[in-house]
Amino acid sequence: MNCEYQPKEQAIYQAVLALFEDGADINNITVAEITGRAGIGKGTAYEYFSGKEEMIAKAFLYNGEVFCRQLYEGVCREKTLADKVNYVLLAMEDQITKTNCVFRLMQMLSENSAVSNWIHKLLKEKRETGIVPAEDVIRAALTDELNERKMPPEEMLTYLMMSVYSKIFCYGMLINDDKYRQEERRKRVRELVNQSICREVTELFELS
Amino acid sequence: MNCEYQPKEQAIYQAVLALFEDGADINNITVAEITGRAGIGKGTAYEYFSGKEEMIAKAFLYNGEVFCRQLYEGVCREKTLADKVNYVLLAMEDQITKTNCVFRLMQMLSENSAVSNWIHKLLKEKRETGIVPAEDVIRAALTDELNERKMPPEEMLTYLMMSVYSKIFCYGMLINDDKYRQEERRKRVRELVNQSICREVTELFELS
Amino acid sequence: MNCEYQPKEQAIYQAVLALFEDGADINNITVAEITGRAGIGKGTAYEYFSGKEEMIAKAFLYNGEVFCRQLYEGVCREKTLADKVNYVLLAMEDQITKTNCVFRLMQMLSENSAVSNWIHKLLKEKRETGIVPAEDVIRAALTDELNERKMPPEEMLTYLMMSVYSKIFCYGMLINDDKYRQEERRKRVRELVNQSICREVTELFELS
Amino acid sequence: MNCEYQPKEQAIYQAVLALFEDGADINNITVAEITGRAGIGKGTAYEYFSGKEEMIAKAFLYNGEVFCRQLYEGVCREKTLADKVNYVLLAMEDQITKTNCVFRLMQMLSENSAVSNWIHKLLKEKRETGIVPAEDVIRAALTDELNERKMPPEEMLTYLMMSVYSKIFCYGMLINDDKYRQEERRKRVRELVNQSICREVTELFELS
DNA sequence: AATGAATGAGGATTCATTCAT
DNA sequence: TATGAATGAATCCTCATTCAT
Repeated sequence: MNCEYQPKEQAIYQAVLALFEDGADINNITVAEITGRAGIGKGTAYEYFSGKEEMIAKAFLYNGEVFCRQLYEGVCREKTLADKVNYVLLAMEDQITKTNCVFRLMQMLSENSAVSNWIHKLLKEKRETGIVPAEDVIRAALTDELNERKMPPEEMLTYLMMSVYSKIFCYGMLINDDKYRQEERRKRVRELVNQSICREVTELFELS
Repeated sequence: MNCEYQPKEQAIYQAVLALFEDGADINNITVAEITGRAGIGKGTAYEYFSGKEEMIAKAFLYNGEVFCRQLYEGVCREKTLADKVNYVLLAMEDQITKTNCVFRLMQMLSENSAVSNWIHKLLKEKRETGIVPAEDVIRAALTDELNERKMPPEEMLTYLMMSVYSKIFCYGMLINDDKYRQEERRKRVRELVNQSICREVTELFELS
Repeated sequence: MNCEYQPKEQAIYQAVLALFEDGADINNITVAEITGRAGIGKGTAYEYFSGKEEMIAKAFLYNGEVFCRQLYEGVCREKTLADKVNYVLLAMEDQITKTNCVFRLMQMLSENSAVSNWIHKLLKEKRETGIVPAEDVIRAALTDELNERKMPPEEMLTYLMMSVYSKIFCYGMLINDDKYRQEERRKRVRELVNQSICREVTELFELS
Repeated sequence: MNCEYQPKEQAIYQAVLALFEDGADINNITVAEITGRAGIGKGTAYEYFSGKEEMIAKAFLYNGEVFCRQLYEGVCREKTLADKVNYVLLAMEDQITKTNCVFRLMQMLSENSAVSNWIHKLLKEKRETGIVPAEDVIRAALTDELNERKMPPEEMLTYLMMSVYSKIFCYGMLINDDKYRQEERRKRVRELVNQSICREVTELFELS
């Protein structure tokens, strides 16, 4: 599923992500910075990518994939919905406080830049290939509910996903807020968000 | 509160926003495009702003202010919490389908670019001056609840705001989805989001 | 007819031609060299031209026009066909020993490069505007013959022009040959070429 | 005289010529294109040539040699001067309409580029080795005249060659002209050029 | 001998900013 | 005050050449 990344390709990804983590502005990263950080020649990058935008887009998607795979495994390991959600929230917290790349990727989905055009294009291709990690995670989180087969109508599911996504997003914003720097408060919020998500999910499936 | 915008200054704002509405990538807008659209000379822009970043940042904040004032007035006009929330959601929908500028502004708050640095700097200044339009709207929406004076703890209020914000944000994303192009479906979702917000608000204030 | 060249535009033309005269390889001239020689900023060149190729193409066409105008005036001044032809040959000799730009322009007409594409495009435009300096010269040289109205068929005229052109071209190549460095020999060849051209012309018009 | 071309070396030559025939701009051909077309590795080319320029220069000289040998044989086969000249013109026509390489080679002789420097260098070497194919052809065409031993002065011969060359060149330009696309007209011009050349040759030798 | 991955020098082009008018 | 011509720093990308395999 993953080992098909060539070394230099992966070096580029890691360089882009490292630069981002160091606070670089994605829209002003230079190819020289990327290749310098990756420890390869500038020309080499162009053996693997058609341009700077592709490098950045793929780097963030790469990160997204790795993250989703981690989430997927974690979610599968946990038993209850609450534990699954908790695992996701904790992983998100980790991501956000450390790199924030996933957050930025989600943001780019609604931007209109060369990089985000690449992201959309690549996602479309992936979707056609059948690989959609983010949705896999959600499906894995809802196995129990989905197995009972009282399926709610499709647009309700879309709404649910958006809603859950927004709660996680909200959680992400909160832990970025100064008021929630302490683990104590974070925990309380995490529980609130968790309950809120679980309730929404169960209600939806009970109703239908 | 507002009329202190000079004509050329405002022309710049409108030009930036118009370019954005036309699908321009904010990070690649050029000063030439802005001033050309504003119908003024390139040098003139530098009489009012210290650089491109400031123009863009202020343009989006200007738009945010105008939008918030509109929201504020609408929210004050409505009677019940549900109607107030509904007004906000409808205004958001309008914004998003037409210009999306407010959405982009919110995004920029969590970016790390020259423009967003300006935004943070300007917001900080405004906060110090005591003008925080977005919070005014929320306060106006919650007049009844807040008047009852059973104030919940401060970090809960932060949580509430984030939660409400994320729901509105979620609603914004949803109506960008093709599946929700029809007014019929939109209405259903709007009601769902509305209920969800109202319930969260009332619960919080009842509990406390 | 001519004064419509802007100063910086003309500076570029002269810089390109000067570089060529200094022995630069047209296909490897850099924009930095051109603008450096022209004494203007690199960016300024792009205010007047869309790219390097356009600069070079227009520079050579500019030179061609200036040269043709000179030829035209000289040819009009002279009385007999032989004197007219002699004037052209002397002017060519001057051009070739000094700058060789006209020669290079003719060569580029049968190349297939970005510059020559520009030249063809520009020539086509000029032809549509009715300005064809080179043909004006030939027409001026043949006034007497053409006035007698015993017009030969059109493709014969084309042939004549090509033939005359090739003789002049041939003369141009000859005087590039070391053997013809001395004015003595040059004169002899010039007379030969002149006779050859005059004979061809008169024969064609007598025959028809 | 010739069979000493190694397979890979010849593959390079043919690749360069093929690219040129396909309309490539010689000054922008890349080594990758050449070796790709030749079906060999990029590094391999550098086992046989010191650089790109040498590849191109030698490719065109190779083509020139092949063409001259063909001309030489044809000219030797024909009996009269007119037939010899006609053979040359027909061969030229073939070359020009098909590949135009010979034309380009002649052009490069008066250019000032890295490739043409190589050509000059190589031609000088060949001349020292005594191999001058183009002049062999002319000598073969003029066997009868030269045998009569009424040799004109040397610079007259130079002039004659240039003149003949210019006529052939003129013919080449003509058949590139749209007006001369039809074989009918081409034939007429070919005859004209042929007569013109023969007359010039015989006159020169008679005079002397 | 043959290869092609890796390189980085080099060059075209863009565009924010200045400043003389 | 308003301008926009002029600038050149900054950056992407290409491609000839090398060299380890």
